[in-house]
Amino acid sequence: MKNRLKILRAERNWSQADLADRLAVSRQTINAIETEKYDPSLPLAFKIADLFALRIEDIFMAI
Amino acid sequence: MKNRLKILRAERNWSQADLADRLAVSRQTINAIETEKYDPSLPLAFKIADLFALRIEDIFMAI
DNA sequence: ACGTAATGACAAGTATACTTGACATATTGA
DNA sequence: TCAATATGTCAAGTATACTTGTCATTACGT
Repeated sequence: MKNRLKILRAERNWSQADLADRLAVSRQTINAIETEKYDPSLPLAFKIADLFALRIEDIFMAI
Repeated sequence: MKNRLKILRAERNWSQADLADRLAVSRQTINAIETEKYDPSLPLAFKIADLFALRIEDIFMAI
């Protein structure tokens, strides 16, 4: 599962820690998702989509 | 996290086992998601959305 | 009424998604 | 150049998402 987190973050000049704070998760969680160690849970994917005002499918893609 | 799985399944006259087969997960997993014991993983949510040709947000909703 | 299919649920095990804490390296800015 | 910030990663613990197996209850068809 690929994702555009790093790009979306860069567009806003947010650090991984900034994003983590806004999502109320740890910085390591953001790093792990960006570096594709694992996928977020569905609830976290919803929070991410909500924060960026995008659809889940516009941020995460199978493959 | 609520979901419309039961309705989508009923529209197609599929049993929980039918749906489980199509998604390659166990029947208990479908039952647990429908009865809100837990949410699917993001990859499984994508498979579900794909199977029903809907967006994740049209099947699962926060709250 | 009977047998079968469907659903709900529990237990115990494994895999994955998270946590905090720590540390090394890379990047940035004054 | 130096210090601060950002990123990547590891370890160990907890929570959640899955598995198989099993059983009780409900609904359905004849």
